[in-house]
Order: sequence, then C-alpha cells, then structure tokens
Amino acid sequence: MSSSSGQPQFRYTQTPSKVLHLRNLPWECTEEELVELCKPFGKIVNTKCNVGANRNQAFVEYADLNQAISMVSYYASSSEPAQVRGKTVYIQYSNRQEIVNNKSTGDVAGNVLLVTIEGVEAGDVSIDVIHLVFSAFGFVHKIATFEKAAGFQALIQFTDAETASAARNALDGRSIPRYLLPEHVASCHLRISYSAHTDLNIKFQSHRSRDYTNPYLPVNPSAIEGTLQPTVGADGKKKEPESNVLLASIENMQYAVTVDVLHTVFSAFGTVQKIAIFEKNGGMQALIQYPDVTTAAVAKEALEGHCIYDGGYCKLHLSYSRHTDLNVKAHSDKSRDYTITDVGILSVPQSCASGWPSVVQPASVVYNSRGISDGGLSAQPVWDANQQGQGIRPGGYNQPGVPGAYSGQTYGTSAVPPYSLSGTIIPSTSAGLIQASQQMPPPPYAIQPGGARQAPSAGQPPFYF
DNA sequence: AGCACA
Repeated sequence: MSSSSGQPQFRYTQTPSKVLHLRNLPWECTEEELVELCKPFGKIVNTKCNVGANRNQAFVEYADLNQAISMVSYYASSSEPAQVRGKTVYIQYSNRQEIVNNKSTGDVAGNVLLVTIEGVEAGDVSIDVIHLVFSAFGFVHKIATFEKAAGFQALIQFTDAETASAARNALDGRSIPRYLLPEHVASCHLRISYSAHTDLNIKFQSHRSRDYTNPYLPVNPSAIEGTLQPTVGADGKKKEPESNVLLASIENMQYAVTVDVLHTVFSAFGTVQKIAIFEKNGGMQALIQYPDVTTAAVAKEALEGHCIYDGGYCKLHLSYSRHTDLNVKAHSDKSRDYTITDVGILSVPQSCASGWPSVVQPASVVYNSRGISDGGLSAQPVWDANQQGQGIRPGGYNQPGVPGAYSGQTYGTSAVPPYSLSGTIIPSTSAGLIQASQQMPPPPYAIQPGGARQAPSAGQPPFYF
C-alpha cells in the first residue's frame, strides 16, 4: 500500500487554509504567546501548540480564511519576520482545514463538565433537575443546555476542577433517577467529560440556561417557561407556566382537608416543603410547595381530578401557582413549613432518597457553606425570588449550611418512596386517595364558612400566613 | 525549519 495519498508540498502552491502551521517556535512557547502573535490578523478559534518531537511547531485556526491569508501575506512581504522570544517563526498554510484537538476536550480536568444526557429529548429533563442532581457535589455556578447531534447536552460549571471531577466520577455512566423524569423516558444515561470552557457566558435566565451566581441577570421572558409541557394544551387553551408550587382547589369537600391530610397525599411524589390552606370564593384552596418543578409536575399529573376520600369527596383540581416560595407560618392549622422543623428534609430533598447510585450518598456530598440561596439542593431559581421582590429568607430552607452539619447524614429515612401511593391512584374520580386502613377516616366537615382570614389571591405575591 | 495521531 504505497499509493501516494498526500499531495507533494510545494512551498508556493499550497492552498490557503484557515489553519496556519507555525514552525521554529521556541519549545517553551505558550499558547498565550502564540495567540499574541496571531490575533492581530483575526479571530482565533483554536490552537494547538508544542507539536512535534521538538515541540516547536504549532497550529492556529482562524474564524475566517481571509484572516489566515492576511497573516501569511503580511509576513511574506514584511521586512521583520514573525518572532516569538526572539526566534523567527515560519508561517504557512496548514494542509488541513481545521484543527482537531482531542486532548483539550474530555481529558483535561476543568471546572466545567460537558454532560450528554442520552435517550432523552431536551424537554424531558428540566434544568432544575440537572441542577438538583449536580448540586450534590458542590455549588453549581452556571448551567447551559443545548441540543446537538450528540443529543441533549448541558455544560455545568463548578467552582473548581476538583468539584467537577467528583461529580464526573460519581455520575458518569449513571442515570438520573426515574422519578425525576417524565414517565415516557425509559432510560437516561449521563455521559460526562470535561469541557474546555472555564467560565460560561450566560446571557439570560431561561429554561435553557441559568446563572446561579447572578440573581440580577435578566430573565428571558420568552424562555422562562418550563420545558416539560407545551404552553398550549390540546384544546388550544393556554396553560399556566410550570411551577414548583401547586394550587389545589378542593371540590365537594364533605370532609375537612387539613394540612396533615394534604401532606400525606402530596408527599407521595416528593418532599413537600410548605403547605398553605385558604379560602377563595367560598371554596377551599391550598398551595403545596415542592423543591422543584418536576416533582410538582409529576404530582399534578397524577393527582388531577382524583379524590382524597372515597365516594367522590374532596376532589382535587390542580394548577401551577405563580408562587415559587411560600412565606408561611411554620405551624398553624392552615399552614406548615416542613423545611424548618426538620433539618434533614431541609438539606436533603427526598428526591434523592431512592433509585440513586450509592456513590451519591452523603459521604461524598459536600455542600458549600456560603449563605447563597441556591447553594444547597434547592431547585428554586434565585431570579424568581428576586422577581417577586420577596428577598431571600435566611431562615427558610435555603438557610446557609453549617459546615459539617450534613456529613454523615443519611438519605431518606423519612422518605416516602416515590409513587408509593400510586396503587391507590386509580383513574376514577370516585377512588379515594386515603383509605380507611390508613387510619384517617373521613372526619366531619369542619371548615368554617366564609373564612375569617382574608387570603390573597393565589397569583399575587407576597404571600403571608 | 517543513504538518498534529485519537
């Protein structure tokens, strides 16, 4: 096989290329020096330096062919040769049209991970779920998601390479827990490599990208809606934007629906953080807050139209609230804040309780101890708090972590397995969610008509109880 | 001083 596949290289007949080949460089030449030399002629999109046995060659790729031509032309007629550290550098077009560097992506540990989520479409995995999963290893600064030929991908920026590699080592090849995903997703493996990026440039908070370090970053108004649901339903009716907080209206309320009852019902799908009950238009409504949109979406889907009690009593109608963080009394007959009564729930969402590889168990979990609202596992976007003028409540479940407070903690001791009640959720409006065997017999209706308390309407923050 | 190697 000695057929000459490569054309002979004639000095003056090389075809131009965006890629330039530089030789006679000092062996210790850095990429910075290379860029310094070449950037006056155009935008450099890639480099490869210290090439060859003597490490004295390099490649530079311009964004545009004309930029490469201008550099070659310039030095072809210049009286001063191109130099690096006093050495003359010889420049010519490369015989390749682009630089392919396999080393800088995937192998070199950086603080930004490139995550390919296999087997899903972009709408299947929300950015909140990604944030939740990767926050287990440290503060996630930024996330950018996009779709490429490889599939749905995300860039996830950590503080440093150590944190990033901990996440990579733990999660590469693993799957996102099923209960964090829509039902139709069969499997969802993560393929993780290092990105060459060190700092992502996030322009907007949106369903595709987040900057958790900058609560004042503008929200892209056309892109804040969740990705799990279309914004227009099958009937052409507009759907409200998704939220981690559900608004429940309770119809045919023959029996009292207490905070405890709601907690029992809604905990089947994930950690319930807060509940508030109020009257509206003579009926009863409740707000149920989950840590993330996905959990709320799952609960909404599963519970909509079902009855808490057999016989068609206390039928639930669910929609998304515009609230993202309820401001409720920790313990009253109309509200409950479960995040401050149980530190375990506060720091470790139940959504990590099962179905998750043991490598993500708390021994490897390092929470940052900074007082930033989303330093923990909160899927609460900071920008929501900002937008609603609610400020970040230091006493809430976003309470800054006490160093070491989480170590040795075990996941899920109080966790209800996801979908554990699903057996009782039968697609029939007469099937009650709470069975007699659960020792919660229907108590008599006990809500005083025309509630004494004036409750703000569900869409209007702030919301105090 | 003359083209990268998975």
